[in-house]
Amino acid sequence: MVTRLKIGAVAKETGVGVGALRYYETLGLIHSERGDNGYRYYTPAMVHQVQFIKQAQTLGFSLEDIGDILTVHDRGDVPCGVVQELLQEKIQQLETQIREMASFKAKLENYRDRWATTTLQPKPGGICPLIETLDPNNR
Amino acid sequence: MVTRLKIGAVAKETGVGVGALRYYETLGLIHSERGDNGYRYYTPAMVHQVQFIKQAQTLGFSLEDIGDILTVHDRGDVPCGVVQELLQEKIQQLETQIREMASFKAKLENYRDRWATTTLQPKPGGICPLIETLDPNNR
DNA sequence: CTAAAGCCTACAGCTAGCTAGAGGGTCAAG
DNA sequence: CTTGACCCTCTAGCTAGCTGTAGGCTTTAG
Repeated sequence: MVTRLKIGAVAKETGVGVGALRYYETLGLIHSERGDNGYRYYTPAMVHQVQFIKQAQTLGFSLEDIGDILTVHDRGDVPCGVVQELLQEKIQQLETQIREMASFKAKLENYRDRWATTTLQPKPGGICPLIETLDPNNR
Repeated sequence: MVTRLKIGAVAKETGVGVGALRYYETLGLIHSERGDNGYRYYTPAMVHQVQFIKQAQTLGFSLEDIGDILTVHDRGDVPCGVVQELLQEKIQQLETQIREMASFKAKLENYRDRWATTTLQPKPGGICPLIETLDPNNR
């Protein structure tokens, strides 16, 4: 006799909403058996899998990433290698983003400091000379 | 005789798509007069205003921010003060985001390095021990 | 005069990960 | 037996800034 949980019980145990669980199913991240009443029934292993999904999300993995991991698992393989690759990818993406944001921030600070000593009266037909005197090709 | 431009001419002069111009109008960022044929007609000042919008976007301003700036301008005031405040806000938001991303990255690197020396075999019923041994309260 | 290009409105779609609601069937406790 | 909690599907909505499409006028070049 196997324990069978209805979706609300899974939601309560995992803290993931009922709607989110159904959404995960449309993405193929979790599976359920249907009763004659149309209800979804879950095994304890699926509860664990939902907890796994939650944990993986705290690492910044997208549901698509997590789907890839679970696909490997469903094939019967150990997905730790994939996890490590994805993690390294995330780290590099973060590094790139941080670098880009820092240089963008430096640009804005540059403007801010330059503008601290600038005329604030618009030319005729102008709106704000600060923005209007930007280099048109800085993009 | 005032120059009146049709939307396609404005698009060509500014590099902003026709659809985007119509969208800006729904947001109240630009204005046009309608001819008897229903066409939008623009003044050269509006062309300048679209260029202003583009420039402001390169500073990371949202269309909503830009709307606030233009509202001040439309009132007849000089919006440079608002621009400077918004810029300072963006800089601070960037700083916060960069700090958060850097600490998140450090966390991921921490995991990566710890995992380099960890067993990669799942427990019975497990998926990947790397993720499963995360602190459940680290969020 | 005709055909192509341009203009109009209105709506759908894109990203990501859901949440909320309508409308209706099922189940469990008292 | 009733009532309330739970389950189902399907659809829309959220953020932001657009792009693309359908269906239908208007203008312009040849």
